[in-house]
Amino acid sequence: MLSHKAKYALKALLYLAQQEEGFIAKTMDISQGANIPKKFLEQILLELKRGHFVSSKQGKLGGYYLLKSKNEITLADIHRLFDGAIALLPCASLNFYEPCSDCTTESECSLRLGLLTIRDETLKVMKNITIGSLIKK
Amino acid sequence: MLSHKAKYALKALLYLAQQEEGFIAKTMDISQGANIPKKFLEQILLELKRGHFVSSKQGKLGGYYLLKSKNEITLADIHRLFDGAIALLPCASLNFYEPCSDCTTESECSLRLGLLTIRDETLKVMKNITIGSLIKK
DNA sequence: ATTAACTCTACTAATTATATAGAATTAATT
DNA sequence: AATTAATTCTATATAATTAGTAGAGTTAAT
Repeated sequence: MLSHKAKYALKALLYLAQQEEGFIAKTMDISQGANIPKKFLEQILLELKRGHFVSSKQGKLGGYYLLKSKNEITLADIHRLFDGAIALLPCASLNFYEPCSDCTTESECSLRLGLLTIRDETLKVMKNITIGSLIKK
Repeated sequence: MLSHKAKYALKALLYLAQQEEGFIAKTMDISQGANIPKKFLEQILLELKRGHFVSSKQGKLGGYYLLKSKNEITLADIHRLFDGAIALLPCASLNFYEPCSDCTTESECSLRLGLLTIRDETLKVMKNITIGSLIKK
């Protein structure tokens, strides 16, 4: 499941992607437009900025805007930024790999092999869903 | 990601599925054989029993054994039993549906529509992975 | 009666999720 | 230069969940 943070991030990105080219949205606009608690949203936007998905302009008349194209921002990206690994166990993860503490023979672990399959399939689907593709639906 | 509970459940089922037909495994056997904390495993086996995946024999010489065929127990089943919804948000879930509190127009929610797609794809893959198929790998 | 297994309920400790608060910084405008 | 309105940063709070432990009770074979 997605955390609220990840869900709010997606909603905020969808909001930004639907503004006119060059428009700069205030946090308050996004908060009201997408129904996200403002102070929580502030943190989320900062994380999206550190992830280079959005950028911001400071001071009066400042705000946020998409840095990447809406078709380049995938569900996989946002999941990884806010909720971490896409794989079902860390031992099967590409970007968040960690060995299981209870596992003695990872290379022969049949559970892990199954989860590698799932990870590849899931990743394929999640990479294919972008902010742009969501708007079209 | 899977919880430890779900991972341990899968490992316990894999252990049981690899015993000889008719063999009854003590909790201690499974705990040692699959490297799972015994007291924690007790709870997990009870949940698996309530889910009708395993059954047990009480008293001395008692223990656990598979109730369903190893090819009928899917990853989707175990995920749902221990970790709940497979969908990325409750509003996109078949078995654990709940509306989003921050959503006003679910039927037009583009995020939800995208997540329905993912859910269907993920489910297809997860239903296809069974205890039996894992052993073969 | 004893032993050795499952069963059940409650509890605990650590972590994570979901925010909120408030001061600091930045930049446009008056 | 002062004011205003925005982002930025750090800290804190609180609630829920996770991961596991403890211990008493029940069952059935010997």
